[in-house]
Amino acid sequence: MLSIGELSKRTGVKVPTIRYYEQMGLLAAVERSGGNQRRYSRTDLERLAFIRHARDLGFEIERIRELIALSNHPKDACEGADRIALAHLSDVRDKIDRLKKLEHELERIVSHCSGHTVEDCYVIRALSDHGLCDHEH
Amino acid sequence: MLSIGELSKRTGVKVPTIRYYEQMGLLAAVERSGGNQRRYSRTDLERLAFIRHARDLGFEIERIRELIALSNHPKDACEGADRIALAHLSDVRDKIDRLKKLEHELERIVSHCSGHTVEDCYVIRALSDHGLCDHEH
DNA sequence: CATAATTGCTCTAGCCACTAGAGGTTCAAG
DNA sequence: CTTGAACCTCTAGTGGCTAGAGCAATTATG
Repeated sequence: MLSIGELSKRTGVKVPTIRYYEQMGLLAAVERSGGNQRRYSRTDLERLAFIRHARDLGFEIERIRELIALSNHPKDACEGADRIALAHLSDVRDKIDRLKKLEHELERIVSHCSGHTVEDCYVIRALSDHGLCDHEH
Repeated sequence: MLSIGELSKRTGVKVPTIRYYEQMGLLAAVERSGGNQRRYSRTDLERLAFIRHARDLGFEIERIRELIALSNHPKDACEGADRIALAHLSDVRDKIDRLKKLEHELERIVSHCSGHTVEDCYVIRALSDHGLCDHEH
């Protein structure tokens, strides 16, 4: 049985975050010591590692809740898990696309800035005047 | 003079967001009608367009505050504005890099999923077992 | 075994950039 | 003059934590 601090060290999830996940219902309320301190089993550690891994991959708490529910019904098709992962992948790709457009616009703006005073500064001017932009955003 | 609703239509910034920007000090507190309703001038509209444009490019409120301060001192060097824009560009690039790693990891996970039940599902297994991953994250 | 340091507990509030809603007032059209 | 849309302020909620107060339990040291 691990204390919350030991669990934290082993998973890399901070102590308040572990308590937060419990509050959010991702981790079940766990056994307590005589003095009301949480005691975690190996199973709890594995579930937390699962959560952490999913968070690292950018899944939302709500999606993780769904993934846990699916993993608890091993006879169900894994269609659900696939769908969640593919939807997330699509979100990630959308974000990348949007950020790349920003990147190019910002590159263009800073590369044009050759003035030494704000009057000439392309950064400020570009922000003031949308007409100086290449595309919509 | 424009009402807040007209200003909203012309800039594409929602009414509560305009009030929020005023509260945050990006827009100065503005003239009011007899009945305490906000009335905006062309100058106010231009400033709001500036703010909107900067937000669209992903600048934080605090950075926009700084950019406005710089644009109000046209004799100062535009070094500051350049620095803010370059720092933001660097943030955007970092985000893109991180998202691309996620993208590849997710692609790998979903492409390996050929099982029909959760027991075989690579999505669930990959999340349970970090050892199945290619690199650190 | 006493004490001190560390770790744990709960509860509340803060972060960012809005968004939603309640409950009331003002304005413009007909 | 009435109706209905738009406006006002204020509070609370979003997501995923993080920080801090004020206290209790556990562990390490003398």
